[in-house]
Amino acid sequence: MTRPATARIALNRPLRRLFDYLIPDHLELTPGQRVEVPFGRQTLTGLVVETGVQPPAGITLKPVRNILETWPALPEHTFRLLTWASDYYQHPLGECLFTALPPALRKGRPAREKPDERWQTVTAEAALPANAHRQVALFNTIKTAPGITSSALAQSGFSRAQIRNLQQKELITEVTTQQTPPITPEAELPAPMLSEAQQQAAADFPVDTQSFSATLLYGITGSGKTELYLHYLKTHLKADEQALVLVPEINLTPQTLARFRRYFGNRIQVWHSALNDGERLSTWLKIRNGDPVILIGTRSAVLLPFNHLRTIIVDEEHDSSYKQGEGFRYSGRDVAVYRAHLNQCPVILGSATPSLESWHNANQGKYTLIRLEQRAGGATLPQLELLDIRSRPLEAGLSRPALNAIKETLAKGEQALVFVNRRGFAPVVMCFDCGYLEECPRCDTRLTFHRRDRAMRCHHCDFQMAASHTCPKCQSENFKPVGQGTERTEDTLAEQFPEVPVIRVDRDSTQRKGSIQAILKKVNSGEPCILVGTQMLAKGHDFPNVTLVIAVNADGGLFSVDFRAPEQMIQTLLQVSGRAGRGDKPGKVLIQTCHSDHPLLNALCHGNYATIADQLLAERESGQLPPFRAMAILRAEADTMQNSLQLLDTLKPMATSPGVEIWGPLPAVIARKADRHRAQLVLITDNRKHLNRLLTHLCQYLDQTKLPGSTRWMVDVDPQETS
DNA sequence: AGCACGCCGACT
DNA sequence: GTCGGCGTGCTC
Repeated sequence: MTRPATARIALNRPLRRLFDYLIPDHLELTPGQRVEVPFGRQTLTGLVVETGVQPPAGITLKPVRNILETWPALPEHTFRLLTWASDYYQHPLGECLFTALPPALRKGRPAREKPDERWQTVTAEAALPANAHRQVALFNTIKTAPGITSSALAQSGFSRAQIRNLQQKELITEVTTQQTPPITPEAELPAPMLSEAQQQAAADFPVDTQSFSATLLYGITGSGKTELYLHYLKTHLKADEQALVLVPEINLTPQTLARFRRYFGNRIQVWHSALNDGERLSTWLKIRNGDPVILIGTRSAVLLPFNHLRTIIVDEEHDSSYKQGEGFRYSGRDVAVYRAHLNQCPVILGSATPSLESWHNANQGKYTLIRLEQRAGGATLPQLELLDIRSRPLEAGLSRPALNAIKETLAKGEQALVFVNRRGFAPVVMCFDCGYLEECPRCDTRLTFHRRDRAMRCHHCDFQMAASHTCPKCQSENFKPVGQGTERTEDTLAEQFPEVPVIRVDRDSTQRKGSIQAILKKVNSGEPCILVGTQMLAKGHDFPNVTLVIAVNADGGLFSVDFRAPEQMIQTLLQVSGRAGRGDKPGKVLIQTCHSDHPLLNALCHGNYATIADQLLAERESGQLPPFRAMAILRAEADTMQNSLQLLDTLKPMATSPGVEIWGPLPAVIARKADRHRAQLVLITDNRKHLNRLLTHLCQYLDQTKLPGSTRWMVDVDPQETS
């Protein structure tokens, strides 16, 4: 057999095509391997897709410049996974493949860790100028911790220049011995003790880690799902095997991590957005190398090049952050299931409020359902009550009974949590004389008033401006904020309850690194306090002394145009309710609403999630909506709405085919965002294969069509946001 | 996505 | 006369 002379290469560019190159005699190429190729006038990192291809006629091929490794950066399984995802989500293969590489390797840097220098002092005392405070501090730090790494020093606020300086003065030298400690399969703790209910659940988990199985763990809030994960990994994962635990970004807290580390020591590695390039490369290499890592990571961790992956766990599987909202719009949860299938290993999806997709799969028998409907440690589920606020006087959105309940809770020395679905002070500012509403100049949205810095902000683009005291249109001073935001609720509560701290938790108050940790620490001290916050508070935190939860306004999801809104509303309300009564004290949840007779809210108070999920699924079925049929959205945006609609209008006849229902084209609910006019075409069908072929065809057409000006289009398969 | 080429406006 | 604005087209 002759060696292949050509190779098809994927590049990290938004191009739905691959490029062919000649393979020089001295190089050997294999799929998944990193190479350097000439591309126009530049040199790019590429990934080999195939060798021995027949190049298109009439093109003179350039030779591959070099190989970056002899081994494939993406092993076969990972490569196949990404190829599948590229096709399924209709995203260019090159960009999909490159998301599985750490930034350093995308840029063509060597797949080697830059060794972290370790330092020690040479002399006992340093003769440094009296004013060189930082240098003296650095010297003393190294002296007390010989072998400390440059990155550790950088974290303590010392610069590279300062280290270099001491080295040049020959006061410190590099330690040449030992590298980073190797991963040892030794664990600190044996499998955790389980309650009787947990033991029963554990008994139903898949025993065979060498074949595919999908399990949905429906475990109510506080039932101890994490313990079950730990127990499962402890009893089933072998010392040389890899596992992946996917979590929503917000759940990857030092507490969670510490808990896993107690059981698995340094087998635990993390993967999330806050890692720097060096940390990413280091973890990536361990995984690629087949080290027996248990990786706790967010969405993109599911794409990493595992070699011995034997278990995947997706915690809070209903969480919408698993779906990437831009670019390569994959669902981390769904890719995880496919990966388990490819890999022939178990996948466990866990949630107190499973997605209707997973619930449906369980009903269909595709997933094994495990129910865990008892709280751990004898805690009981909180009692939910609707509080009709029609024609009740409100103080910043809070009714008298709600305020009384807070008062009682604080009097008992316990904590209250107030859930407001909007950050900022007030969602709109309105003139009570002429009716003028302050709007974003670049979006079809209202500006939100942030009182802290007296700023008007758009929550859909980066626009902000100074707030005005008077109406810009009629100069009236009757220009006032309307509605509830976290800031306003915080202010009102601080006035009403001056004796306890009021702690606000939202994107604005947690921007600073570590601030959420400080907040959690304060709350976990157990002192009476009031927590005010958005969705952020609903996710996975354990507040043992919170016994009262108030949802300021539950009605947002009841009458939305988005068919997923009721599901999301119920999930959020249940998740936030779950924060109450986690310790030995029972919890209570008050849900303020203007629709106390609404069947969904009543089901929420009187039933459990399982019955609500069944009801919601019945509605989806009668509407023939996902998960009963597959959905994809073609979105267009342009500098005019006409251009957007026109593009979709030309696509509609091409998409029209038997068994495909089409909605639109219609302007998006927020038709203009950052001065771009957006519209969409929704495709729904019960034939996923057909839909996929249709989309491939449409993308192909769009690719070779010249569009006016700045018109852009994108495809969203299994969209999460449909309005 | 880059990057170059190209054709029109305000500067030394 | 030239620097530079960003529209358009191409990359094996």
